[in-house]
Amino acid sequence: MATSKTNQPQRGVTVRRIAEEAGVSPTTVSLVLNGRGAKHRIAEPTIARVKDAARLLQYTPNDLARSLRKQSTGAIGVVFPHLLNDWAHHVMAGVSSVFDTANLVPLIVAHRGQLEREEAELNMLVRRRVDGVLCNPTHGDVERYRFVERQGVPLAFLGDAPDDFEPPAFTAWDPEAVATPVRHLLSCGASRVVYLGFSDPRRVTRMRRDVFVRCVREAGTDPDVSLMPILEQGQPINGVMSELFGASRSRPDAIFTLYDDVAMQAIDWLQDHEFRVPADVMVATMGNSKIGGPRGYGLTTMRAPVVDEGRAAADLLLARLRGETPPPGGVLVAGGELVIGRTTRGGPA
Amino acid sequence: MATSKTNQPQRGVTVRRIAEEAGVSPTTVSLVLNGRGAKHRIAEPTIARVKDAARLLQYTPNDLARSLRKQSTGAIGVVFPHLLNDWAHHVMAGVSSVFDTANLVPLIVAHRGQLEREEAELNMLVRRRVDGVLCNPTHGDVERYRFVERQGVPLAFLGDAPDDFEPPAFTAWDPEAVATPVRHLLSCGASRVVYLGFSDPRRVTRMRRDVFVRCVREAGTDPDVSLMPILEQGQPINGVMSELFGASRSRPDAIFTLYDDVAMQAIDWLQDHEFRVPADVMVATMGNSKIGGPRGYGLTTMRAPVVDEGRAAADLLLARLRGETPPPGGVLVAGGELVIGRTTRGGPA
DNA sequence: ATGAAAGCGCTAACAT
DNA sequence: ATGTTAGCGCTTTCAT
Repeated sequence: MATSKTNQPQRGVTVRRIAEEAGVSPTTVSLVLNGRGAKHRIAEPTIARVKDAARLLQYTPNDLARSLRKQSTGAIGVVFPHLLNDWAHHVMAGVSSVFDTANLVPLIVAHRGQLEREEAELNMLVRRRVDGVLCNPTHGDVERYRFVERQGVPLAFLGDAPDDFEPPAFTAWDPEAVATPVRHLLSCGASRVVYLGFSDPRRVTRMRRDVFVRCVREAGTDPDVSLMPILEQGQPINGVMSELFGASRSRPDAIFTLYDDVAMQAIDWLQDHEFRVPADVMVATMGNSKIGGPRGYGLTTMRAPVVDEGRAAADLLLARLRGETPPPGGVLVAGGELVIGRTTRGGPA
Repeated sequence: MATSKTNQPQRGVTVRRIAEEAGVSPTTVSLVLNGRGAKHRIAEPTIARVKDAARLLQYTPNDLARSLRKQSTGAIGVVFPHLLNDWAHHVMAGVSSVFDTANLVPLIVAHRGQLEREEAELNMLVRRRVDGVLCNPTHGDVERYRFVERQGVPLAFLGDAPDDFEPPAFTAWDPEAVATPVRHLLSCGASRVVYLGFSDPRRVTRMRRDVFVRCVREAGTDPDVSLMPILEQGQPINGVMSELFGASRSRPDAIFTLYDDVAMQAIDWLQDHEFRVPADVMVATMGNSKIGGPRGYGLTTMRAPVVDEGRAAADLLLARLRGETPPPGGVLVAGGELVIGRTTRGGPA
């Protein structure tokens, strides 16, 4: 066959093919199909011919070639640790609403808490030259995140941020939100409130703990470090619970947790060990999983503005793509509402 | 500056740059970095020099260029309607386990049930030249799916398949699974069982209904079409429930639903209307959301083998990529287990 | 108003 | 054992 020297597969319809069909040059085709025909004063009939040919041949542009040439893919990697509890779904609702207006497409990846996988996914996204990355950070060494930035791909964190990371591009639910459920517990008569947060050195995680401590102080109590045990993400909390509730004297009378799956674990443990919730121990938390809701555990919980968080994170990344410098303190999303469930009792008049 | 004619940005480190650094040609660099150095008998010291240079310059291959040249991206689009109820999470566990071994990476997209968005996402994936698409199909016109195949991108369906679609590449949980909960209801004494499935013409959806009908027949009852109302996905079921339970005579005594969110809606309605579950009406369903589980609604449910479904779907797509023809009847995944909850009573001795 | 040519970064065929 | 060259499909500059 009369074919080129190399034996490349020649699957698709290309601009060149359309150009031949319409009797014009590839340049013209490109111009027309990108809607810049009018601007370049391409004759109306030419435009029509090109468009017809494209339609006829079922032309589908090759975005690999396009991106390679334009040095931009219009894709944003969105990295989640998991797709559980509807969380990613609602985050993406916010994210997509922003990306839609900016003609960006999100490519979602989930690493299920495996560090090597997270690193591999980030790597993959960079190699595919996404224009940016949105990421809910896990803790541990930050080299994998630095790598992304070093390769010239803007990274914005969602939900928290590694400590000491430059640039400080992160959005998170305002840690002040912690105050509402904690104060609620105190106003319901709790005097020894356990704090079940995580103790890794992520920025917002730390700030939340600080807010908790402040609330306890405000109530006239000295914060008790034995009530703030060290919790590792993904670890069962049984050990910690035994220690807290094992001693017969000075037992806690309330638990505050940062995530409702932790609250549910705590409740399971308490009930297994004959503690009544909320009679003996009250529980309040942050989050809004269905299973935590009224038909499930009936948690008293601060419901997070998840969609807004997604939107804010996407906005922040967009700003970075425009070259703006992110605010040093991060972008804190206000909002959320306290939902009083069956795990706290009474309350102020 | 002494630069090329065009004013392209020249951000990254390229093979050429490494070639210069190591004093070899781009070919050699490519060979070495793709681990084919030994095979091509590149000298050890040369290999070392190239690798060192790559490391030194923090080289990150450009997969756009690579994919363009190789006419293959190693990426698979995975299309979900939503990321709710942990479903996508578990599906992806299965999918990833297969893709990992085949060096493919999944790019997840979610269209939240919006048809235009689904179409746009599929389009996007094709333009980015994914090597294949895995998709949980929604119903409606199938043109958007045909388009994918027509562009030469193999498509495999997960969970169900449009009717009359060629090729018949789909995997789904074996519809026979429907028999277990339905028979359970019947063996618990139900005689008028409502079927709340969907009535769109997807293949597995139809097959499930057939299994239901067969089970009812087996029990010696004639299937009653008034007990199989037409349900549209995403629509609230209040109207249907009113009709079913409004008439005072010959009320249903049990409900079988295909998805546990429908079961939960039904239960909510029943309780709002003073029907007791399971005393007046039993409910059984398929699915395994946390909120449907023992801590939530306590549904009697057939728990789906979701991870296996993901694995099977990925396997099927891989087979297609190898050029194999998918089995005409689809790939049916056996498994699942009946979990007896609080929404059915008694049961056989 | 349209076309020719270069080049994005990579790999493969074909030298040598 | 390594280099030269072409080309994947597109956009862009520059020329006409």
